[in-house]
Amino acid sequence: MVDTTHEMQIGELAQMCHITTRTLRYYEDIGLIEPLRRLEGGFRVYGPETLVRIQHIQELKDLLGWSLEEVKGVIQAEDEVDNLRSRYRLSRTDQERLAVVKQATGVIESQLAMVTERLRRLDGMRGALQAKLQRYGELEAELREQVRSQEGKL
Amino acid sequence: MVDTTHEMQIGELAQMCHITTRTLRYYEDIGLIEPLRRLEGGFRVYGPETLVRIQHIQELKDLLGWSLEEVKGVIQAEDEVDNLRSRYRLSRTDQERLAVVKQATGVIESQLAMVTERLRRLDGMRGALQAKLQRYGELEAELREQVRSQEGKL
DNA sequence: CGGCGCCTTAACCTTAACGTTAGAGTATGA
DNA sequence: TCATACTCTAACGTTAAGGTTAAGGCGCCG
Repeated sequence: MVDTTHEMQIGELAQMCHITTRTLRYYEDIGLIEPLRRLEGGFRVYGPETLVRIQHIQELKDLLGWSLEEVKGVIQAEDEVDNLRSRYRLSRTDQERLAVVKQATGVIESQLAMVTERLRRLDGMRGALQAKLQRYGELEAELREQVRSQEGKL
Repeated sequence: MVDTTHEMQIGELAQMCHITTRTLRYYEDIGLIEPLRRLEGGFRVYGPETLVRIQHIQELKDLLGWSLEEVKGVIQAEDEVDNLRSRYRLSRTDQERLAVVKQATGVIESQLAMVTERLRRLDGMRGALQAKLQRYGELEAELREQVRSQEGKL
């Protein structure tokens, strides 16, 4: 069982995500995350699931090169599906729930397509780099030979 | 044999790269590319190798998420090696050439490491997406069942 | 030689994603 | 209760990567 009781304030969360508190507040501003609740003094309190969420956000941002606005789109679709399982369950008909799942499936499918495409291109890049590395290796050997034969003349 | 004689002006090159002329001039400003030469009137003239170069730049930018400044670094290292083979050959000793190749090899190796790492993470992402897709599929089947049984009651 | 489309430089504008600073409040150990 | 470290909001600053506009040359067709 995961420790779901570890609550933290913004500074600790920032440390764990390797980002700044400013960034966390910014993400909140644009609707990407939200604290679990606030202390009386106004301090934000987060649960561990926010950490996971941030990591997810960073993956979409860094690995797929998406803007935070784009990230927001897919995250919201995923959120809606999660909500189907929990407290918002009762407020929808099965028809509506079905529509939500279909919609989210579409989002995930297109996401998967992009990931696959990227994998393909990155793999091509890897091939090119390896080939280049081989050529450089040969060139290096050649030059080494030149240097050696010149040293022989001294 | 590749057609190495097809020269073009900035507009045509922009079209082929699917970018704007502004971007091409900007890339020139920051030292990423350079026209083959200029017409008397000042018009830039490019060869087909610039097209390849631009595509390379875009790959580093899009696939690896690098800034143009970072891109410039690796491109310059690669350029230096290319120069070893051509007209700047005579201006260096073999020792110096060897150093250039080693340096470039390092650049390419670290590039390869990054690509590999990215491939690994992207593949993890693909796995997660596929798993999610499966869960959504099951959820959808479940909901479909619900809807069907409710329709039966009408 | 006139017009049309493409090219030139230069200067200012835009947007995302934060960084930085200021001024004030909060939580907590000594 | 006080010092210290953390947090709050609000506002202005920054940077990369171009977009946009202006004011003017170039090349070539008819």
